[in-house]
Amino acid sequence: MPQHETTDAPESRYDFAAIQAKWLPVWEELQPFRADVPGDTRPRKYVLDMFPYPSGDLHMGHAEAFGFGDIVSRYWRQQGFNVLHPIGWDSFGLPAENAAIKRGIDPRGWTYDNIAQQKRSFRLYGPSFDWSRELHTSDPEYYKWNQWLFLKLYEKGLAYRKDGNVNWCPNDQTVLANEQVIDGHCERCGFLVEKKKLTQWYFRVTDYADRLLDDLNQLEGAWPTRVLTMQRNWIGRSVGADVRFSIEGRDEPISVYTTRPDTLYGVTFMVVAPDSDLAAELVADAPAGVRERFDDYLKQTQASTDIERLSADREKTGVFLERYAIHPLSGERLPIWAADYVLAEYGHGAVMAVPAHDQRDLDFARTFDLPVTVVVDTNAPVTGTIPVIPTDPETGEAVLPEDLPPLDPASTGIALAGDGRLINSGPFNGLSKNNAIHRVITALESAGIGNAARNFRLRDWLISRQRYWGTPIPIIHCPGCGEVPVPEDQLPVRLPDAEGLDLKPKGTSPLGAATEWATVACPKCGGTATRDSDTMDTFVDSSWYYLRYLSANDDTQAFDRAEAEKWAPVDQYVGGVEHAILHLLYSRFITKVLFDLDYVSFTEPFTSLLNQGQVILNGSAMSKSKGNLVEFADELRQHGADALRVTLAFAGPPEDDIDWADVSAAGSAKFLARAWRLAQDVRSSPDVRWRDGDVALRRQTHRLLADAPSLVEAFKFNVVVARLMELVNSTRKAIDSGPGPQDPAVREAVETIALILNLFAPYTAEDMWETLGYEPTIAAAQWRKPDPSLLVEESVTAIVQVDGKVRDRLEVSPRIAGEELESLARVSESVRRALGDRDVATVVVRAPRLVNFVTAK
RNA sequence: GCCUCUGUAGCUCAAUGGAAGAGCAGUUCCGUCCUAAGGAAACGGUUGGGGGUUCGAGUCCCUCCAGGGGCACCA
Repeated sequence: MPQHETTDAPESRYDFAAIQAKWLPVWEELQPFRADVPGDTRPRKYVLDMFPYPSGDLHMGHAEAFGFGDIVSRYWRQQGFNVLHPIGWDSFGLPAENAAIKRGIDPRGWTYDNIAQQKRSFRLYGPSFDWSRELHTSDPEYYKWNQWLFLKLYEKGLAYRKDGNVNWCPNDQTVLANEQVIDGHCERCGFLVEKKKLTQWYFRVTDYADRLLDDLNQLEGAWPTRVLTMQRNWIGRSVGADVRFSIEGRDEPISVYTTRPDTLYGVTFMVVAPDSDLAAELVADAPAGVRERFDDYLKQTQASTDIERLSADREKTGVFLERYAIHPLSGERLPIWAADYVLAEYGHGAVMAVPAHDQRDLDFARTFDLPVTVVVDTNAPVTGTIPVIPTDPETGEAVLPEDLPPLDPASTGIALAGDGRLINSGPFNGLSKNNAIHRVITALESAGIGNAARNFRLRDWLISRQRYWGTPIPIIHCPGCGEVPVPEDQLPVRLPDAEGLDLKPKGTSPLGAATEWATVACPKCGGTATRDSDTMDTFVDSSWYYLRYLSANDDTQAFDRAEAEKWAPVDQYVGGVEHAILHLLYSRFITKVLFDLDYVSFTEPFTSLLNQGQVILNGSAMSKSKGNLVEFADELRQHGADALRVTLAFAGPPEDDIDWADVSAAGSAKFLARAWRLAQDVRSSPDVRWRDGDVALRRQTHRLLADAPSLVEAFKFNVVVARLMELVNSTRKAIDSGPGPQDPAVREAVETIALILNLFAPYTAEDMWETLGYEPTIAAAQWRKPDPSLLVEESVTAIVQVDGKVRDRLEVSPRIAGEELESLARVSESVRRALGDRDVATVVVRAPRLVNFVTAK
């Protein structure tokens, strides 16, 4: 085998630091990632990474997420698209404020220092950002439009203030939205959340509940199923009916919501939430003993945290109120109880209890010895309207309902939630569950005592925060005129300087203490009035920032409609799954509002979503307190930006977590060095004719060209890197012990490697590109199309089986006809031997890959 | 408890129902004054277990086991 000499000079050592230092200034000069070049007629793509919160320097999580966004972004650019890939800073928020309090400084300074640091790291890491659109949500130029957005919602009646029991984080000293409470704890700091009665600002998300749910169908396949499920669960639509029950000694009936109106005849008691107004009213005239027991119980309920209340397998508790409701159809007297398993905020804060068919009601009935009436015979199951006879799983024989053991929830303790035929239900006897639901609703409606109804788990979005470092709410409270919106031409309402303000959390916003700032003339009557002192949830800022990038430097409007038409919605969004509900739900909501206000022409902000996993170490999340941090800056210094990016891309599917203990940045660096050396070893000029090259290597190159686009588009970055490694290995072989470094196929392979490698390792790729004789920048070079003639094999190996066992292999044309392949297989000596004297019963032919002779038994 | 996703070589992952593969790591050898880069070779599998459908199953169905994620008094 011929041995070829390759370059061995000192400059052939791969030095990532030198390569970074060489190309960074060139890219800054060329600015290849500006997306607003006039006259550009290429089709557009908008690739967006969730913008970072500037909490310090970048960390490995950033490296991973922005690495993935950059792969996609560079890919589309090399596929001929005009790609917008902006970057900005989610720079309002609590960490800055807490740091400021701790150190006695201004949150502004802390924030912008961090941004400067992260920016330096980012530039070195080399993502293909369009820096000309950089934004900071904490700039008045940004939050002015946040306030504008608030006013638009206010005008539409979608922003309102109300009294309510709100979630309160005692550590952060501010209220939280429902979405920001995870298992009863503050999403940010982990403190146990308390309930507090406060007047707060809300956005009316519930008005959009149906659309937020139904439009998820549009995203099927383009968003991770997991996220779609979480959103659906969170919105939590249920369908059923409202039923009105009259109450002895009360004029007004009470309404309850149920998803099982078919079980109406099974109601044996009623339950109201102890902390509801209804409970207080029902107990008002009760005997002193009852009132006392109720008051004790209410106190106990309010003292328990959501955590305790939410644990499903807790003993049922409650108090009989010595009041009675009347069953609307049977006229029976139903005792009314107060129990904390009924929530005041959901439905009407009261339920009709059907212990036979609802587990919670059954648990309660068994605890307090209340009657249980079965109204659905689940031994007679139905599908649709057709009765199904159950069969014995062993014998397959039909089992008649009367043969089955009697089902008695009162003794088994298991509620019968399934389908069946109605019994003990007067005119509805014999109906299936679904039929009965419709018939009962119709009956209720015609009797005027009920109607079809729906309910949502979703609550309105609480947006006020009692903290300083956020967007001031642009409302003025006037003793004469009430709530008065700040006129648009007076925006922004700027934050006062933090200097002189006591930022320490004390339950009310520090802005209220800035007397000079807060005292203002009422825009309506001119009298003395005060500004609203709360700031907005920072999730308001991030709900529409993707639109601001399109007009980042426009000081006349939040965003330009024409720009939005051009670029939005976002084609590819990349970010962590921790935002599966919060940010994505809010952003979807605001987008729909903007659609209704005719500011945009689409209803979903993010067409496709990629959720990257986390970077972990030895199986657990990295944290400062555990001391198991992998520092981005250290890794960058040690291995370089490209090796870091390749490592993260190669570690596995992007949505999986990456355990840093399982991967090897040094291995990635070795691979990059091998790729880079290939370019040094190429011994042909750029104008060489590829078709004269070695066919085997060319085939492999073109197979990769053919496969890589769909792999990238399916986010199988790790597979692309593995395929690149294979091609690098083959090319090395071709140089050292194959056709040699002057073969055109070698140049073609190395150029292909450089072009694809640019997605993962832009510095290395750029340097290879120069070595190969091209001008910068490789980022602007286009991917090549595979040559179809090189994708078709000249011959393929057909397998010949006898009864599924491989007996022979045939080299045949890929276009061979089935008949020909079969006759070739028939004459095979080893097939004859395997067949012996048995008869062939069937022949399975799948040309050109397989023939299978199946013998008769 | 309910829903859902995933189990393939030591690790990370491939494989339109048609021959179980790749990269990395590890092993051995070559190379080298030494070290490293580099090169060569072989090793590595009951595709989580069991059952079924099929001429043929990693792939489809059922079931069990293990792990991840989500939901969990929302009437």
